[in-house]
Amino acid sequence: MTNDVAAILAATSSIESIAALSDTRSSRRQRNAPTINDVAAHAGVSPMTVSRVINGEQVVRAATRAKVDAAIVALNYAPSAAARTLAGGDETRIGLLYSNPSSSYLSEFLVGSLDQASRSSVDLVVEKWDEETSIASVVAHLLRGRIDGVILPPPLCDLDEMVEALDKAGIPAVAVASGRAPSALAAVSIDDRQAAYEMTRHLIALGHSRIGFIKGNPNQTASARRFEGYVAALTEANLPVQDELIAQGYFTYRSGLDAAEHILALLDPPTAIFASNDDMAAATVAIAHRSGLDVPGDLTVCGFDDTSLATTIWPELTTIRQPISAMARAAVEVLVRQLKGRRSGDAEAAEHLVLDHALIRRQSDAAPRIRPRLGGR
Amino acid sequence: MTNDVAAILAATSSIESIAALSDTRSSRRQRNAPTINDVAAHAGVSPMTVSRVINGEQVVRAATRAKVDAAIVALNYAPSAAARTLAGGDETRIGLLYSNPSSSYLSEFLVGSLDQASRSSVDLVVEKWDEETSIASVVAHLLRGRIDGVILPPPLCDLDEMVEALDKAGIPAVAVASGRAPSALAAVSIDDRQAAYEMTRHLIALGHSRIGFIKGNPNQTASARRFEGYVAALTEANLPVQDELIAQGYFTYRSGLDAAEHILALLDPPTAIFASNDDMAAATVAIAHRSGLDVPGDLTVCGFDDTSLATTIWPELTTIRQPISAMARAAVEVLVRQLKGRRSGDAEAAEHLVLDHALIRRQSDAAPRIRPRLGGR
DNA sequence: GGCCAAACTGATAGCGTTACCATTGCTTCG
DNA sequence: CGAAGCAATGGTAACGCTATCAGTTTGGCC
Repeated sequence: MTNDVAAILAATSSIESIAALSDTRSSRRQRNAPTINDVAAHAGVSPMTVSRVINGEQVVRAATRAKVDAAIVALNYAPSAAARTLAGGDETRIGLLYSNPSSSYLSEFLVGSLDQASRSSVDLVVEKWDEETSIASVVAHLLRGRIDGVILPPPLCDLDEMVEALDKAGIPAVAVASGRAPSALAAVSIDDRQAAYEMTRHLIALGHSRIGFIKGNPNQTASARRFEGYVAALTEANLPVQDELIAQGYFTYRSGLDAAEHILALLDPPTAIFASNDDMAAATVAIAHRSGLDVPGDLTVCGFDDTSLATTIWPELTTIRQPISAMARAAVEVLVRQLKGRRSGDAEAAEHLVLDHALIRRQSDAAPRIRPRLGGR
Repeated sequence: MTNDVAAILAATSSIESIAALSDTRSSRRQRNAPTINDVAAHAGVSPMTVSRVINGEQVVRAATRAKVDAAIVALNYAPSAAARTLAGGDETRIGLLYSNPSSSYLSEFLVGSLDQASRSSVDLVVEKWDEETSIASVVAHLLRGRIDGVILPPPLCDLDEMVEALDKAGIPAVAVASGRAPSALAAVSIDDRQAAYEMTRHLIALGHSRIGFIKGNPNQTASARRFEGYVAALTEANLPVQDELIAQGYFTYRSGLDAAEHILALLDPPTAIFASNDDMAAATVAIAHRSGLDVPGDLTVCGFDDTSLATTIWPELTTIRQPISAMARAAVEVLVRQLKGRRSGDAEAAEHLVLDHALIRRQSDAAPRIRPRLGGR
């Protein structure tokens, strides 16, 4: 009996008749995009086999696979994402909670995470958090939106209340580019301390001995790491860490303006200034120009992050490149992995990924013009 | 008979027993999030009624709605997006094709369109197009990805080959911020000509009569519209349009540097410069500072777009605000509307939305210091 | 009180896909 | 030479929701 049916199927497989018969389209069907059934009929196999081919399972015979592939091309078939997630049983939505980072950071981060999200076939919901909104209400909103986990780019990853609130609500999170010590929270970051150390060493190698530093916003833990790297390199080279050469900034251009003005007003100003991010480095360049100083002739200026601003201004900034897009991708992957593990019961320890940074030399650094190395104060 | 069943349901509605009975969870069910059936059982109504409540249909009696709402809250229920689109029958995916616009533009555009996409419950696929990729392959990729329509932010909206290729492939598109004349292509834009006209008038009203202009990249049609507005205001005020005061820029900071240098090197330089975008305006400010000119004391500088750069630099730029986020939202809406119309057979004319711009006064403009108005060359 | 329309609510049948077994046709081994 | 094993494929039943149409109330009116 079943045999007969199979025979009939086989006999009609190469003809269009089956497809014609199955054309009794339901009235519900609005777009008449081909379905997996259409492909199956066209290829003379079962829908299940088509599904296997689509998903790259290795059990399908090469000849069968070829038939199915041909049918897919012929019908211009593309699987329905909605049906897939529904049948697959694991509908995952992750949130991306941001709060006014620089727009260049955000756009690169968004592109990276969106891309990875579609690859991992999870929904990414992008949400902005304003200072005005209470943390509780944001968390409630996430819960209501069926969000399974969130990605926390800076500066939110350093906001303890947020991290705690999410933890309390049972929503797993991944901190991105946080400078805090590894904790229960999963994290993706670069080695800020090491990067700042390398940049400072680079400046020292260039011949600079009086190197100014503009600190980042203390509300981001990475700021402290960057400062540590600066101090470490100086100390290692037996150079003094001088308070007068260090100014507090807040990652904004404006704060960089003030900091740079302060440092350059010194009687014996430094020959190089290392700013904790590109915005403040750009501000330093602006102040230098206004003071009639040539960059890098009279003053070397270096930044951190390699945002688009670094290559927008002139001279282009020597800076530390953070792989923002890769970090975003990694954050999605880590979170998805964590959610999967959690669902299957085995709670692994939170992952801590550290990605590579790079020192990008452009036109804003040079050897100091005078006083090659005096060292003392 | 049916009556009895209804009675039984009513009797048990307030008890948990039904929920308990229905707890025979399928083995497939991985996450045990509540479903619409759980809510229905809890509220003592049919799933269909719950569906109606969720979708805000007005036919449900207030009392019933209240019961359902209570159940939703009690169970912390959230509908499954996948099931919804699958059952609803209209799975829509739209693409957002971008190609290196400024990052601040992109991030605002992304956030706006993502937000609207989730509101309209369509999938948004963000795709980057490099110069290296052939247009044909991008279109093929979109087709393969089951993309129903695309959004074209600048500068892609002005790339004729792209528009034609999409049209040939039958993929509807929406051009954003294009300056081209209304065509078959749907579009969302601002009135670039009018905005530039207003800014120029503003400068004239301030007392400026020699006003420089830095043109935008000719590959974007909006550039021409902005220049037209500048010319129109000048002409209207009986001021000459002087070629020496007009420089060609390409929307980049670098090109602005060259253009500004060129204009300010004039024997009789203008008292104000209107740049076609903020990047070039920022460059003009930088050149002015390097030349020892105070902005706005010695030179008024105005931009266009109101990107984050406008408020980053000092002095903050007087500029034209383009509602980027609103335009992105509108683009999604227009596209969705068009797709829906197309699906239901009635092809309406392509929509052309023109959103409002605004002149934002900040600190980079002032009345000219000397030669209040001489007019002549 | 009874009848009719209008307002509500429910039963049923999918939407397109995949998980889970059952089945088939072969090969291989005792 | 038949049983057992294996690889490839198919059947069936969900996944969670909504469209459609068929009830069932409800309220107004005579």
